[in-house]
Amino acid sequence: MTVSDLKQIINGKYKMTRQREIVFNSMNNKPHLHFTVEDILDIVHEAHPEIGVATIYRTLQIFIQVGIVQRLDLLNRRAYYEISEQKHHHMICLSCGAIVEVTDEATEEVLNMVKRKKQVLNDFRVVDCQIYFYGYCKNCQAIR
Amino acid sequence: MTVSDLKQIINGKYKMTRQREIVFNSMNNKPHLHFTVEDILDIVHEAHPEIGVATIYRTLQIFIQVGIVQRLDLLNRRAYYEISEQKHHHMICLSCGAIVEVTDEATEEVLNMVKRKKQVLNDFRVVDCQIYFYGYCKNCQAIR
DNA sequence: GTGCGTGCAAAGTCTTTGCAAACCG
DNA sequence: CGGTTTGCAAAGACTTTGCACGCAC
Repeated sequence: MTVSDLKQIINGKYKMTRQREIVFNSMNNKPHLHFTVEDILDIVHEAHPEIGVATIYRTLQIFIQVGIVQRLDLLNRRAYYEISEQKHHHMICLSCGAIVEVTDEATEEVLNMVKRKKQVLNDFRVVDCQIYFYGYCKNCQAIR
Repeated sequence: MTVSDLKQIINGKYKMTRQREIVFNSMNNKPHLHFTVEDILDIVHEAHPEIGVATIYRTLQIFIQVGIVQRLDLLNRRAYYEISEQKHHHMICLSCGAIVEVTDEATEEVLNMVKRKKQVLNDFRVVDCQIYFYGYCKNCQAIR
């Protein structure tokens, strides 16, 4: 996703500001995919120390609202944010907390499985599905 | 699950106290299955107003550690707790926040699906899987 | 120019911690 | 009786909010 994609998505609803572009780039340019607010702040502050936390939070809310960012709530009090390009799920290491992405191939099948349970479908209209896998990453397996 | 089950599970590792039994009962006796700490405190305070929040938090941590309670982190800053009798997943209403249980019939299949992806398995040893469905409950569908 | 967006600091919400007293085994 | 556990209040971590100023459109 590029900055001009961002502008297109945001505009109309919100103004495109310097800060929003900076936050977007901080998340978009890094291979490290899941960011806490602190992570983002650190990256942003390297070049732009004047930007405040509140701006990060407010920007993330907007990005979530327009659908370019997804928020993860893991077994942890702090939220993680990621740019949501394509559907995927997450594996969380119970030992070190590492988060690994799993590309989506399960959702469709799971959703169908749920739909087969007629009464669930009648009561609840499902629009999305998130799967979290818990286990141990390669590194932590080696240590044990 | 009964109080004597609880005693068996807890003893050895921890003492069985009046407060722990009260917290357990508050969660076990109610049809309302997902509790915030505030929910639990309200129920507990009906008969035992002297019990403090810290006790609830510490008790829940122990219950989680021994495996009788599961913590849910939803799209929301506050944690939910539930007595985990049998494996199940959750549907969350994006409109009103209602949480509905979905009995498990998906996990096995999902885990197998993941295991088929050899490289994932090699890197990560999966021990559990939680599925969250997001959508709209019957009530909120009607309102719209 | 107007109103949305920002930075700062203060306030808010949920959770954890320190400590003396109380309690379980 | 000795080490856990509790209740209280204070501290901590993360997030939100109020307000005056600044900037995008």
